[in-house]
Amino acid sequence: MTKRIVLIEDDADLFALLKYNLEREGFQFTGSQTGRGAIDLCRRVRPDLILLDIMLPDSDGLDICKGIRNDAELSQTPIIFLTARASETDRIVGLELGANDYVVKPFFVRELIARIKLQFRTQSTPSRVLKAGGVELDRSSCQVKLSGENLALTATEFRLLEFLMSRPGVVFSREQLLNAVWGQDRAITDRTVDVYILRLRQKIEQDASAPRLIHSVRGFGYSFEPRNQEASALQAAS
Amino acid sequence: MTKRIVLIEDDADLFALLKYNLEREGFQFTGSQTGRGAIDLCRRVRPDLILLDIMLPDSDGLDICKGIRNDAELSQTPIIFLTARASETDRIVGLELGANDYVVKPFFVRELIARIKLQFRTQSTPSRVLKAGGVELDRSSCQVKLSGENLALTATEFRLLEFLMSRPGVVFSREQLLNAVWGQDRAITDRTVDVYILRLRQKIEQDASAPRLIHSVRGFGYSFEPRNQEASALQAAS
DNA sequence: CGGCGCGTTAACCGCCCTGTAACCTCATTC
DNA sequence: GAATGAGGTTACAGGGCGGTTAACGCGCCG
Repeated sequence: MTKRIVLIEDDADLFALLKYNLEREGFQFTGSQTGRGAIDLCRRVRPDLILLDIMLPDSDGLDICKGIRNDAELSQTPIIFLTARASETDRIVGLELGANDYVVKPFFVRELIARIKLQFRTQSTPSRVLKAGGVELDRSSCQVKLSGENLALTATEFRLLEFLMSRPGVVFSREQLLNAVWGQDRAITDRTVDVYILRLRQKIEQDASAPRLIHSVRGFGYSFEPRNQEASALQAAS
Repeated sequence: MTKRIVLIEDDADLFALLKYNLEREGFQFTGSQTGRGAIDLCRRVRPDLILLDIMLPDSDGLDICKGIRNDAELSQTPIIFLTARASETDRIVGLELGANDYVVKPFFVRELIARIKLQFRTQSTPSRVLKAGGVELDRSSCQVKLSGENLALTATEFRLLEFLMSRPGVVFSREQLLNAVWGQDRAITDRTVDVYILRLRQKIEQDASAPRLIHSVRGFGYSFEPRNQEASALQAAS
């Protein structure tokens, strides 16, 4: 699958150079030469990686980074800083702020490309199998087992469960789930999600004795979490 | 959990410098100043990360890297290359060979430390958590804990507390709180805020012994602040 | 063509969250 | 100390929200 990359860089020459090389490498390129609106751009594009210049004329790259890390949908996206600042403290700040890598200008384009591929390599390693709360989901064979027994899930049910299980304990809104499972450009009601949650629950939480795995968080959405104890803060019995 | 790090570096000065700094950072340090036996050392130590000099007198760091990647037990261990070679192709080879990062000498020790920590930072824990005064608010799971105990908040209560806690000590008017929590285009009384403040207080400040967390500032609004002592400037004046 | 499974929507129900009104308390002011 | 007003507290009605069921449409396959 072709990866989407967003570049935020005000220097026109470097922008063009990187655009050319990234597209030549087969990446889907989107870019902006201003910092303003960078986060909105990312929200629209949903990139797989963000290249971020720290020194921008109209805003601070570090702030943009913070904004991305605080955005529920974008927070997991790898960020590589590009910057002319070579001083030690600046490097540290960048890395500690949540950047995944840091390249100091001037740099070799091929090295940047290598570091980009590195991000994709390291993040794709996590196991093809998700296990939690007696549920075992195999991404390769698209099979789900419940305490050893094979479950029959439909494609949509599988994708929904896969997404929920990929970040246990994180609450997703119906909107987010629709985006992740049904795709960006859909035209369906968010109530559809409810029905799928219901079906997943019927299959996954067959035993009434079994603890609840998919949690409703009123006013927010749903989360997958095998808990020993009780309910979310938002709905725990009064 | 304390992380184990193995360093393979022939330069005695650099070896000592890194040993000192890594131990000071609380890592469990093991090292070798020769390349021979490096893989055996790793097999014995099972490090969480390997620092590897490329230019070694008795063997090639690149070969060691290959050996590690081909070892069933070690293949997943992150490797950071240390090297004096600054040429472009050398950098690329290093990264493409399976290194997770690459630091060119001379480097800042603090940057190396930062890059090491980066490797350990699991991609899933940018911890979207606010903590203050015994209250722990997790934006991801929408959970709130009070001295360890899970609290049951409603969606509106949660958003209000989240907003207040995001800027501790700042006083917000009811108008501001309505805009932030209820949205710009609402049509509700500002007294509603008072009721929610009350409900939050009942849940957060259960113990009468507990210090006040949400402060009323007469004529202005409310603020969240875990204070040891008393009152805002406006009240203290009296 | 007819049956089946999947995806989606509509509709109903019950719960509890929500927002407001009303009353009470306390501080400030003169 | 009375008047005033701001904030604390209580109770309640309405509806938003999520669970659940049923039905419809579509594509697939024999």
